[in-house]
Amino acid sequence: MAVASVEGLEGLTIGRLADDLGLSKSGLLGHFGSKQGLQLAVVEAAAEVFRREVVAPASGNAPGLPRLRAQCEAWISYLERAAFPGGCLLTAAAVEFDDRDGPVREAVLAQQDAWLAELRSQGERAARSGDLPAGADPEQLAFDLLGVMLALNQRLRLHRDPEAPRRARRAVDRLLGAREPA
Amino acid sequence: MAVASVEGLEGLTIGRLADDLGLSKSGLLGHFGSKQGLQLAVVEAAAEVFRREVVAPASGNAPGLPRLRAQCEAWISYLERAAFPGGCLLTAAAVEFDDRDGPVREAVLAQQDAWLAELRSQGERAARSGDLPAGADPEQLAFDLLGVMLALNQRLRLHRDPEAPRRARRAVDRLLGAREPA
DNA sequence: ATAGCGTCCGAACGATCGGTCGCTAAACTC
DNA sequence: GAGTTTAGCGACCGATCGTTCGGACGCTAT
Repeated sequence: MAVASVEGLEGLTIGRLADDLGLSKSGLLGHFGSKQGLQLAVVEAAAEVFRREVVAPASGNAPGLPRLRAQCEAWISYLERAAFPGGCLLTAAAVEFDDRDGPVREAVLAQQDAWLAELRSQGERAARSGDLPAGADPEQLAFDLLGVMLALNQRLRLHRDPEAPRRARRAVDRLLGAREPA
Repeated sequence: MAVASVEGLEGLTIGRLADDLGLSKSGLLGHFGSKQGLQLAVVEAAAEVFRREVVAPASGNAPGLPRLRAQCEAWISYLERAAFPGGCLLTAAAVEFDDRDGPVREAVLAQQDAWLAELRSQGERAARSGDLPAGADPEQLAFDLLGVMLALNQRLRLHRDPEAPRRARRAVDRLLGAREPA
């Protein structure tokens, strides 16, 4: 995951990875069968990390707006802390494979779809409870939140802008309604 | 540019490109010197396309909000029309090189910075004219607009969601203030 | 006529790519 | 304790990687 987050899933090489692990190429390939098998395993492992770092920590909050808010904060924090040396692996993989067919693309897409569906679901719940600004559309909300996180990721990784998390939090607050004053 | 937009700047290979062009590898390398030279040329050419397709068409509008609105519409349309078979090359390159040092990263970064500065500048002008919703921060606005376009790009390329442009336009309208009723 | 330049070629370089093969040695099963 | 599975090894495969080299061709300017 560390190598793939920097070099990309295609730049992750059997020979290099085997060296890093102190294995022979054939020894490494014994575990994954092929490069594609390795890529799929990496995507699955990265999704597991995402669930552990973002989904799980927020799952303690009440469904609807509170959980949605916690999920966004965990998401921002996850990007800010940079779980992998090259930033969010799934984001990079999504861009790298978005034009290529095959199981890797499917896997990345499935992960993204599941997460966006979860956001939408919490949004719907919040809307039904009247916790969202009037006229809020959960599907649009998921789109907007995705944009915030992609912008945050780019400003962090490419621009190395330390202000980015603040901007992301502001954007989320605007989308979900300003935080209640403490 | 076509190959690089799908396979990435690293996946763009001397041998393959030479074949596509009906050239020998050495004949091709004569023009660019090295693979890095080729990558830089591709980034520069993609930036030129972006200026022609997005910056130029909007430059006829009055500075401030009208031009900003036109720039956003041109941006959305550019992503929607998919100038390259693999979507926006600069977006892909930004993710691919965001963790790598070197001239290619610098070139991509410079292009992004210039464009975001232009957005911020038009935003400032619009704010001074009072054309923006109260309390609007041009820097924040540039961040938010970047997010909208990155989300649009991802929903188009990865999810292949035909609704994405509509969502992007809605998001832009919200950020810039709803369009005046016709 | 000549010199120079830009374009392109084929051949070759060492390195690395993903992947296969047959083997060994340890671990587990019955 | 025999048999089977598992993990890993080294050697090797054809293909491709980026790059270098010497040279050929056509054009232009001197």
